[in-house]
Amino acid sequence: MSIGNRITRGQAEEETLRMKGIRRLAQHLDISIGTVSRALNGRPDVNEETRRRVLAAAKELGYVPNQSGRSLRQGTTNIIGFMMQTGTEITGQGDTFFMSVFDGVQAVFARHKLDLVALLCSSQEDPGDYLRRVVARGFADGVILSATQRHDPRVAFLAERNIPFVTLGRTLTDAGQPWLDLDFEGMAQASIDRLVARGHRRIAITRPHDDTNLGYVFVERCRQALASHGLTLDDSLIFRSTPNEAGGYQVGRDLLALGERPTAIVLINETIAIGFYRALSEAGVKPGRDIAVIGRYSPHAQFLSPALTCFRLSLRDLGIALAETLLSTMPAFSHDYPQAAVNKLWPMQLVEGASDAVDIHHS
Amino acid sequence: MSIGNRITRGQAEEETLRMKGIRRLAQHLDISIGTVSRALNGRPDVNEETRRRVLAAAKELGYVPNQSGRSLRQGTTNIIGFMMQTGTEITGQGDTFFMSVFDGVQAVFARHKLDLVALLCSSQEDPGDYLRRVVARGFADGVILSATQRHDPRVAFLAERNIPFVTLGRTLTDAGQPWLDLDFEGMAQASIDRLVARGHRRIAITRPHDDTNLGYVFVERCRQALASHGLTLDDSLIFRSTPNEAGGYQVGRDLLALGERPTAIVLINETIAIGFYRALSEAGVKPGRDIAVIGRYSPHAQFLSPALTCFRLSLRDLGIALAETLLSTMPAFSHDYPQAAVNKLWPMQLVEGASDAVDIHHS
DNA sequence: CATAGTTCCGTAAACGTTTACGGGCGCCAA
DNA sequence: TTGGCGCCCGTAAACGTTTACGGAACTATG
Repeated sequence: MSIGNRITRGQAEEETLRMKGIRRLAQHLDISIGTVSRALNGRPDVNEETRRRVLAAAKELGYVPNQSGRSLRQGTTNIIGFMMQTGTEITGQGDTFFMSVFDGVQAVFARHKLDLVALLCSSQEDPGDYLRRVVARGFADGVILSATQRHDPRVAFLAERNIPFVTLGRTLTDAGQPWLDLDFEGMAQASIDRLVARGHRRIAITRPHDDTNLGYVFVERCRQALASHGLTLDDSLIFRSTPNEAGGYQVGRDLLALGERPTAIVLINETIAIGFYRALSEAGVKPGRDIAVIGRYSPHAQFLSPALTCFRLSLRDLGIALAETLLSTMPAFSHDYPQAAVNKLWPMQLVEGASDAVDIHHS
Repeated sequence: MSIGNRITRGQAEEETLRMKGIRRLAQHLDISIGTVSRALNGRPDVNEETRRRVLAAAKELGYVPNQSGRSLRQGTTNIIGFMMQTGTEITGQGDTFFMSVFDGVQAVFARHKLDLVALLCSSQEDPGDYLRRVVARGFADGVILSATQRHDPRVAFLAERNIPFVTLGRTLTDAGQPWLDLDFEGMAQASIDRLVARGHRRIAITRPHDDTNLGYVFVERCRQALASHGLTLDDSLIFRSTPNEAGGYQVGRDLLALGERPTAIVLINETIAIGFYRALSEAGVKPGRDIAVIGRYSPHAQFLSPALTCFRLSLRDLGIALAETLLSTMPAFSHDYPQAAVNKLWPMQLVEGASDAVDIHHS
């Protein structure tokens, strides 16, 4: 309200139109930009009446603070990136997988006024270049890395630059960062135990076509589990599969072409069951009757015929855990998540279908 | 190289460590920050030898320009947002859908050094709030809006603020922005023509459960197409369906419960076929024999039994077109895309399966 | 009345870039 | 020599915020 700040009414109004951003607002209200900023940011040292006026004017003029200015000053963007790769050959994971995870992540971030964006790195492009371009420039305050590979240079990249991050999936190149991972060990063990208990002795498994760590983990644990039952894993019964319908179809064809067929199979990828079913069906082979099939849950698992026996997990809860884990490593938020798990194998629950009903004992 | 700029070697080195960003680089090279900036940005008015040294030092010191500083100065972020909503109830579409579109969008943006991020708005949240928080703050230079609703406040929001954007899907509230849309009219017409030609007279269709425009368009065109053959669309044969497997299953159940069953159905959503098939299968009704089914392509369409006759489109090309359309409205890029289509119905191609093989004439 | 404390606000300096402007220097022609 | 021109480079002012600092006005206390 200082007189010195005021010009004539007409001049002030005209001047107001020239200005942008917080200055415009300040000019309009005839107070300083410092006060405007404090009012908007909820600082205590501002008169409540003033704050009310500022908020009203902000709404009236449609003012929103400029993100660049704010980040530049604060050194913080309030944005968290969830990095994933585009190109269908990679994300056959299927539909709703990431959407559901996002939902959980977002629920947590919203509480802290953080915004989530998905960073889309083309499969054509070097992820290192991408990270350098986008993340290293201070674009995001933290990163969630999905679809990690066994040898994943992104981990070292982020670790070197002290950018807070968490990975969904362990790697061989872990740099002490927190990670969560689906419990494929548990799935392997439970699947093998279940099938062996039903009399199966010749069991096939699938693994991803690429270098994802889960493939190694899964195969190895299956091997161990079989060994604990006095069985060995026949290498010819390990099928590599792209994570999509076509991959599953190919697995089915390859399996049928074997001289001595397995009596059971465990499918590691989500979306391959439908292609696998199709290959069997063309040959008149029926899951649950002629061969036992165990897979991973996806929204259509229960709509297959017969319904797929599969391992399911709460993707939304996984997203929540990812978010909390990341925040627990960020100084500004860590006090809210003192006990967040730093490393955790995410359990999956068996959903009984009819696809593994075949019982060798009675046949 | 000015002497005035140089301190002693020891002091300079020590000082260098205190600085950050471009100043650090300049100090290290003993040149001014202006020259460093020019060298990095490929300006012509810098000695080639100097540029070489700068680039080498930048790599050596791992310098990357700060995005906030740059955006603040330039008023540009080099980021384009693709807005979508999370929550599985919305995106039954699946992310293979969006992934493929992203791939195309990205291919175009990469040529212009633009980065694409997916803006994820929770279905819990008001999209207007979200846009205000993220986009209006100058976060992105442009926006692609997906999954538009019939009444979509986001359109007006972006239009008012003069933020360049393009929508995937028309709305009733279009503000003159460019849009692309799948040609559901064409699909409706072709489907009805095809089915009628095969003798079907009682044809069911599905529509989305929500307010998406395509539902209205599709239903209306189906009605017209039927009328042109002297048939009427029975309202009891219009099924609302959520865009997921469960929705398709429900449609199947509802259809089977009808007194007088239709002899054909056209499914508008991608993912509902599998649930629909399941419902029929449980009742011993077989697509392609007992009822003709036409749907939308999705990666598993050909792996259903029988393979789904469906309408397919190139999602990657759609992404490319979206990107080019958006860029054509942005002054900085428009000269590269003078002839990009501003409004376009994106055609779909029929993929023949066996699911609509039933021919009423012969039965 | 003097002093101390509280409440609120204005001032100005950052944050890390880009870029308009001007100037030093070397070269060439008149 | 003088002037003009071209090549490089340094200087400094922006861009829109936030926030440390200090001070004015007021209240309470002695």
